[in-house]
Amino acid sequence: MTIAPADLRGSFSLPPGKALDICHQLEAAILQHRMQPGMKLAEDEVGELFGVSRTVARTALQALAHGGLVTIERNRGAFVSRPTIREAHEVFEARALIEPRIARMAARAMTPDHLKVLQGHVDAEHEVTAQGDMGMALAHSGAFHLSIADIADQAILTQILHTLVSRSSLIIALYWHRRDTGCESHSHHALLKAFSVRDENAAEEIMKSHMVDLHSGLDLRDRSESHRSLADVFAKP
Amino acid sequence: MTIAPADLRGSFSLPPGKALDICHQLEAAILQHRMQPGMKLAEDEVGELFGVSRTVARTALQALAHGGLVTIERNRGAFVSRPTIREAHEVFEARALIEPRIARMAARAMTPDHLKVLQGHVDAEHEVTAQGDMGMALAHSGAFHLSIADIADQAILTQILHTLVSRSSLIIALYWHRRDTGCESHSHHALLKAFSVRDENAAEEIMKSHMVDLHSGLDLRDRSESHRSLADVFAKP
DNA sequence: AATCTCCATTTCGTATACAATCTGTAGGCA
DNA sequence: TGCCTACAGATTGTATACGAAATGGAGATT
Repeated sequence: MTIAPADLRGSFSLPPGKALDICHQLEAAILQHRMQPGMKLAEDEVGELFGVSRTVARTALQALAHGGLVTIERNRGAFVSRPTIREAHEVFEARALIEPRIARMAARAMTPDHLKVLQGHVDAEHEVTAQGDMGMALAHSGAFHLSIADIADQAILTQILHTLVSRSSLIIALYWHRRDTGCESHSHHALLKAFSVRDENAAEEIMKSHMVDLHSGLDLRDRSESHRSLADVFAKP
Repeated sequence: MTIAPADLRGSFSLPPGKALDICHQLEAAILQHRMQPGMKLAEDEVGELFGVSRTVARTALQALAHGGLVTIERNRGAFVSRPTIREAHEVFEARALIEPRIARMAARAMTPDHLKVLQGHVDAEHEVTAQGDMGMALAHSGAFHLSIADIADQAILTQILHTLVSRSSLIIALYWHRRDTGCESHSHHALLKAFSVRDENAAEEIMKSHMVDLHSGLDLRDRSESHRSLADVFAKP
């Protein structure tokens, strides 16, 4: 494996260049859970790490902020986002709305070559899971979902889904609770099967229930330890 | 009327500051069709216009680029986006997927105060339409749709819809063909009526057909005059 | 000992300077 | 005349410098 396994390019509205590269590298690191939500991303640090000035680092961080992966606070800097429980629900509700439709369109457009790509993601996910690298497994799982959108050939929905999948990774880092292994692979296999016979209805239905599964695999109870903002804490009910 | 009628804030992931203000002003100008798709937005010009340096202007333009309103080409600069026919279809297909759901959720959450806000947008749209200011009318129409998302109280879908509505404005500038006035107001009134009795099913259905109407009001035939990229023109079939 | 104030440090916000790239035009050459 | 080349202008890409804001700690005060 050479570069990024979660090869999720195409969703940053930046012209090609150093800033875009940094975006991709930071995104991969976040998606693979090599950076925790809440972690500080100082401009100087990022710039030095990638051998560019603060100007370029800043551009990259702002681009990531637009995707929701990073949060920028004025005069305080950039941090890996910490999605709230509320956001977590909304992200998976949005995915539950969008992805079944995407699955249907992908099933319609599916070719043997497309199937091979999807199979590759599932295999890779299995492999790294066997090695215990859950971060990488999650990245491959995300790539699987995004490849489906690619196949559906709807650029705008793909771009939207890209941000949702990225955020999902943060949400899982914070709230994933189900400990049973192979959490998703069954659904992914079932999807592959539906795709292989181009069964649009099955693909849509399987994706829909897959989304419900994912959502219910989170522990989104309102543990008071979660750092709500001061304004939230003192908001009148 | 004081500031922006299309008061569509909240969708730029920038900390408050000058750059964000510039974003809002440029967005309003584009949404009201005071700037045509394809128009150049030079950094110097924008900076001078708003009394800031290129740095800040650049930040604003990049933020707009992430929303799809502006396209940045490396070493060439920023331009008001010119959505392709393909993108136009995709935008309205995405809206057709998302907005009926939003309408349903909004109907569930509707209160008398919310209704007043929506009624205000419709009234404002009528007023400026009567004055012949179609750009402003379009901006109010967009604000109506976004207010519905606000009422549905789904921040993520609202943000997604914001970008879609903005792009719709560009698409309409390029491709709107139906000349009959009152193009949308009937649908908007029907929606208001459904909302006023909190009829979720009706709201969803009306919104769905409203989306079909909008989509079909565009002339998306492949007129060869449209400036396709050279690569597209000479792509082998 | 606890608290307040002030200052030093760090980090970001903004402006400016210089380098790189592209575009258009004028001049030279076949 | 037609075409290629080279230069000049304009615009963006990147780096750096300086100012502003927030943080953290040392010292003074009660």
